[in-house]
Amino acid sequence: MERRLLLLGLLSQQEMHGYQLYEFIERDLASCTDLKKPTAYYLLNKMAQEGWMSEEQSQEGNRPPRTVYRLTAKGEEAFLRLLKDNLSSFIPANFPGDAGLAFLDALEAEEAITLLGVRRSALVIKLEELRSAPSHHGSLQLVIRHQERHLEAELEWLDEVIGQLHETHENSNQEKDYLNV
Amino acid sequence: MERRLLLLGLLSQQEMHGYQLYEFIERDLASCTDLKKPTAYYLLNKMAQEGWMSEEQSQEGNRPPRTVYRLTAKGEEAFLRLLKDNLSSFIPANFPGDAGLAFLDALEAEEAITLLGVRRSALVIKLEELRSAPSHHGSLQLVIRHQERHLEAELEWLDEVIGQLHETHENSNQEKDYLNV
DNA sequence: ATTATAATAGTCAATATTGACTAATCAGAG
DNA sequence: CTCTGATTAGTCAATATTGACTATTATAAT
Repeated sequence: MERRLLLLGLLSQQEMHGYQLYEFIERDLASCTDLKKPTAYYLLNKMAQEGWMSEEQSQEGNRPPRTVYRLTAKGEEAFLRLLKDNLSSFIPANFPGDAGLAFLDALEAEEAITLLGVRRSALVIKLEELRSAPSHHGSLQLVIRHQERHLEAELEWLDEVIGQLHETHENSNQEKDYLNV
Repeated sequence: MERRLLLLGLLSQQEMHGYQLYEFIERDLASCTDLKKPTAYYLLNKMAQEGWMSEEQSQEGNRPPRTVYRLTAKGEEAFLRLLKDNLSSFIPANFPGDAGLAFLDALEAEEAITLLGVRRSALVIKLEELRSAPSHHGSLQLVIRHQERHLEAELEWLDEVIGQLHETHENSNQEKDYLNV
């Protein structure tokens, strides 16, 4: 439902056309959901059919024609309902990166350390990007800050995991040394 | 890809039938992904067609017949490839709960506080469940600990947001008092 | 012994999502 | 002025996901 909520929320502030909605969500609300273009159009179409918003063709200058969406009263209601639902429930996030961690012992500690090092670099870059990004206003700033918090927690945790791997790796080295003597 | 990785990873440890795989992921790996039963069967079928695993019918006692999956050499390869891919990349989590936060100002502070209070309770319950859950072994424990870390960060952040809302609410009360005098 | 409820093991039609495309316009380099 | 690559605005067929169902077996309660 959060994809619908995002579209409704943006439209509750001002009418917009499809591409504009999609771009804004991809750029500024990527931490909420991963919304692809065809999905955005699909949902807009669907919600228009459900009477939540009206579609209107518009042509500005020589630009290609655009479909502009505007919330109806029914859509405004739906928005508030979805908003309250969302705020009052806790939907735990999924961490796709955990799938790999769950099978970490299928690899040797040394390789795991290397791979997680690469992951760490990517994470650090994301964090820096976020911190140096132009600050948004109001509630959007809230969302950015939330993302930042979780990235920080992620980095701390990842360093712990890598640290533990180093320990086990050294132990196995000691074992090998022992066996070789 | 993380759904495939989870199925492959479990099968790399021991052969299993579809329902068993689905159950295990739902129970113990819910923090990685939200895998529904039909999706599990779909993916197993698909990966079998791709030659990553073999399907074998088996009947134990009077139990309904089950399809048991076993990794092939090709599947083992695919598993290691997906595993390395996963470990070496950072895929940021999506927080569907942020969709509501992004439009928090559409509601009055008082109502927002109430709704987020409900969310907070749900979060606290999840945290307690997690902490009192039987501890897993090895890498699974790693995943649990990761989830715990993020829930803790979430609670801290949520309390900050609620705190800020209280401030703005009191300010608006003061304003009202001032206007009423 | 019988009924109700939960658990097991799936399937299927409907819905949602996406990669890869089209087609027009604009901005800058030469 | 014209070619190239980026941006805008969207579509479509293929793929992935899911709610709601079936059918059997175990388990507990009366």
